[in-house]
Amino acid sequence: MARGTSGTREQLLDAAVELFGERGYRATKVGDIEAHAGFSPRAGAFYRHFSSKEEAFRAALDRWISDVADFPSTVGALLPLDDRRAELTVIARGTLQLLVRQRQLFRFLARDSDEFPDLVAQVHDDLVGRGYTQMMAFFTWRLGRDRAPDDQVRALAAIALGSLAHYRQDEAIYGHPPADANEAAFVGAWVDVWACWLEKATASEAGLESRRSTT
Amino acid sequence: MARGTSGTREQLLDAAVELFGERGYRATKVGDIEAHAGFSPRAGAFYRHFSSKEEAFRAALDRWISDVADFPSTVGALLPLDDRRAELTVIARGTLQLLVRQRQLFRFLARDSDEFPDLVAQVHDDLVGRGYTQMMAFFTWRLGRDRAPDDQVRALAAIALGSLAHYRQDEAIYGHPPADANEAAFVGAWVDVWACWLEKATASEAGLESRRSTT
DNA sequence: TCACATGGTAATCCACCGCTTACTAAAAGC
DNA sequence: GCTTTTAGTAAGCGGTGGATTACCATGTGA
Repeated sequence: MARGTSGTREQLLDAAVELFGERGYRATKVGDIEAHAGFSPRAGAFYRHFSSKEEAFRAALDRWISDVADFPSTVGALLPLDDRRAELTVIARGTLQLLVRQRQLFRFLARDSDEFPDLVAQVHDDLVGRGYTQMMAFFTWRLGRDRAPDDQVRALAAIALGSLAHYRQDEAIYGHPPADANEAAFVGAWVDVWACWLEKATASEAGLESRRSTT
Repeated sequence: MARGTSGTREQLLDAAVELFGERGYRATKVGDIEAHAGFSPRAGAFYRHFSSKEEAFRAALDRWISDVADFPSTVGALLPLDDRRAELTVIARGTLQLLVRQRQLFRFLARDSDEFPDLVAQVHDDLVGRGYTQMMAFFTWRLGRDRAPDDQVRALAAIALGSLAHYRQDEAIYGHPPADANEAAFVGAWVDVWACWLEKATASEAGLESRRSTT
């Protein structure tokens, strides 16, 4: 048996990842992890491979993050499309798909946030912030670099990505999506709204630079 | 001293509401509540007035809900305005303002949700669902009852209200808003987007009923 | 003044759970 | 075949925290 990668450690970590994701940090007992990995609960097998519950949790979090971190390349690589609505549809579906895999992370953030403030900051920097940056890049790209003040692009990204994220969050918390909107219709409306907005924003191509608070 | 409304019960409940809102159910100890209300911690004063920690929590939740439940009359009453952008601005600002007061409720929902599934359902029915209904009413009203299929209206409400809710949620979780968008710019962009959408949707007034998935 | 209800306190009970220690069986090294 | 390391188990320690019990101080009515 190889040193360090003792096999059972992975077994325990698998169980830990699953249970932490389902129940959160607090509600997952060390004995549960042992039992779920096939060992006798509260017997100490866990502590042969992890020095503390927290260490296992940080390992679980690392796995979640690396599971999800390849998002930009996955969806972003598909992006330059001719049809604007198709492009938006890819973004919406891709993001919603990603957010399914991120659900465990969200549960952690919402529940155990103030137990590990450093981890929250890490997740934000590694994933959330990156998502918004991606969405901002899309808007500046599509609007044209000149006609897009930073404030507005940030706000647009917050609305666009925020509404998608919120869809999955409501699902996670209440068991059904916001306004009980079915996913296909939700994506359709999202695409409609942004297609409409981009069309109008890029229509004033020739001039009208500061035409942003019309009556 | 009056029977039943023993004064100290209110005192304890005040403390409980505050601490539950800040720290959540689990992290708030009975002794903390007693201490925060001016009694000696872990001494039993709490149990003179509440039969259990859970009972106090349910009382705290009732207070939060009734604190926030008058929202529809507050913002909805201001609503029929001539200027469409002004109308949207009132909705956005009013909702964001409401969501500040709802922050404690959100913290509870995110953290202690699966400890009290019945309470989550209650909150959803009494508050969240009502909010979406309100937003849906706005869209059906503005779009015209005939040209607004239910699916689409639900999706629009989910996007519009969801993006606002998400703004406050990110603030609560990470300490700063999505994409670091400042609130004024966020409201401005939100109003822009929906004004644009409503304009286009109501422009095809005379005909073009099923013009909803154009290339 | 005495009986008694009210309301706060101290001390304690008990269940839970993270973590440790002592032990045992089996695999690895010589 | 002997020792040494590795890996799992049983038992238990120690701290936490919800809840209970016994107690006492005060205010009220007969």
